[in-house]
Amino acid sequence: MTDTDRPEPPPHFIRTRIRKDVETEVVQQVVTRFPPEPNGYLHIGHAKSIALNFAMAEEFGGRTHLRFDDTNPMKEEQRYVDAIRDDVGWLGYEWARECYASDYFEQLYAWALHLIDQGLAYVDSQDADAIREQRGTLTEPGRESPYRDRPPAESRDLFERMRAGEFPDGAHVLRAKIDMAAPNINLRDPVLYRIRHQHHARTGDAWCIYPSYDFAHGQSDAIEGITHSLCTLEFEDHRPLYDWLIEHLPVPARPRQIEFARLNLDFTVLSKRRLSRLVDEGHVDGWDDPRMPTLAGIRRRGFTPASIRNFCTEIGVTKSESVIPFGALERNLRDDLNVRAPRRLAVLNPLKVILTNFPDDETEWLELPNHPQNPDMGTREVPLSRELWIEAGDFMIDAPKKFFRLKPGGEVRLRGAFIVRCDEVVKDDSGNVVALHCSFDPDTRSGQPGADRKVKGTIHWLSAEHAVRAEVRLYDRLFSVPHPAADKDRDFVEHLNPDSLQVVSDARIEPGVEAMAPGTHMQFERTGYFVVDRDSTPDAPVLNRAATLRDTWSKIEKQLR
RNA sequence: UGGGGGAUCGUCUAGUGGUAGGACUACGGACUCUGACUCCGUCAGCGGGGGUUCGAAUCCCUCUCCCCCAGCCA
Repeated sequence: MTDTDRPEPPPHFIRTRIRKDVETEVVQQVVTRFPPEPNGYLHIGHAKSIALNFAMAEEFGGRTHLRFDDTNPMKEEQRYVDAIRDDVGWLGYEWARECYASDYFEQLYAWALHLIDQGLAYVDSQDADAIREQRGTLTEPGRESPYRDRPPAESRDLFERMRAGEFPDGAHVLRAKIDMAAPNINLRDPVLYRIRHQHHARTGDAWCIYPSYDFAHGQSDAIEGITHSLCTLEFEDHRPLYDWLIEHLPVPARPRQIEFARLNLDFTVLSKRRLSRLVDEGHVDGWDDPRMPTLAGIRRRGFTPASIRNFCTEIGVTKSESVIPFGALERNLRDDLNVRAPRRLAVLNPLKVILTNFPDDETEWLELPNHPQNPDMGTREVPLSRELWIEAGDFMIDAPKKFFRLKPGGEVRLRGAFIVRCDEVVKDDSGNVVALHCSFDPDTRSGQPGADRKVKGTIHWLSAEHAVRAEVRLYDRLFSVPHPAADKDRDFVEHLNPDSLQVVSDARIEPGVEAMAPGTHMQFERTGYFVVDRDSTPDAPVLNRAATLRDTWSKIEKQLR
């Protein structure tokens, strides 16, 4: 945890509930779990759940398990297990135990037998279509299966033979015997086990029957001694089934499921299905494309673990569905990086400036602070020479009154250096500005007595001779509408923002930046927060823009129009 | 029209019978060698209608709107 973590989290209903359970000694030690299915990459929505589970255990002196809900070998892969482990660790959390639902297959099987023997479960030998057809609808009750009253001994025999591999996929299924007329569809004899002759990443070919989510999840919680099983709202309907199984099985503990609203972010999508499509159809560059809301993506984009943890605390935990502005995530990044990112100079769209009164062959080394508010972060030497690059946008020929940057005849301070005056504008044949002739005032060197002369504007710059060419990738929101998935008339990919990635191939960066390791964060002054991409090499540096700085000028500029 | 949830400033979120509070955004200002940061200030809300009560966001009735559920996915 870092010093930018906020100390006092606001109260929410889950914290209140757990506190009560602790105070009334319903539980002695709080145990939570984060239970991903290893069938895809984690996204920012998972971060909310991760943060909640770990925070609750930590606050009450308990522990958290990382449990892979690997009950469906058709979808799950080891590489996702590895990626999930990386992501949770990257966020800064340490799980007390790493668990797998598949570790409990033998116990789960024994409990299934127990239900059968009690007359609480039966083997149904119909196919999926028949079962679906009998389930009823939202308004009509279901009909009982013809196999519902099969004697327990017969079900047991069949179930044992299912395990032994005597039947093909789909031939039989184990169902709980609850109530086909229940208004809650989850209680209409839900499927507990299905046959899948499928290799499992962990159990190999040991099993050809696999428990369903409903049968595996609560019992896994009980086995691990999970006290509070926190999940999202769509499982609220499953709680009666969760409780039914716990009550009818000789489980060693009594976990309780509590549901909260999942995270929604605007201008993106957060469902595995849609994220997969973006990857599979090539709309993005992979699961860790910096535009993706996956943890791998936003990490590559340059987001920090602390900023995400703070974000998760800030948004709170409730049962009401909400949509959080993407900007809230960015603000948390800025808050974090503002404090700890060293400052550097970079020019994205270079315009040549010639300091006419600066010696032709000289280099002056200026000492610039790495952080304006934090001297502990030290200083660095930055070269200045006769020819410079400045940001093209920092010069205007016909500048409005409120434009504080360079204009013909005007003065501006070069950050950390001198005040310069624009004496002459050099244009090409078509009238484009190609260079500026400026003169500098040697008395105004930063840190010297004459430096307190005030000018309105300060701009960043780079020595043309020393600046390093770099590729800079500017990222913007992935979609151009706030709720791309909400449009019922159009496919969400039609709302993709065509300008979500802008590659600047000939940007210039301050010498030294090219040598920084991938993953290093910095602020390019007046431009934004950047991170060295994993594609970067000292010979071909690549920087990703994680977030811009707040830009008051652009607002003023808009108002002027 | 079966069941399960949810509705408080633009956004997120406190408040469970006693002056609706905070954060973010927006806006205004101060500061500034980053139009950043920081600081100060301002605007802004209980889905509708009834009822109970001295007093209702909170309790009761009713209406409306939104989300989830008919996988051998999780």
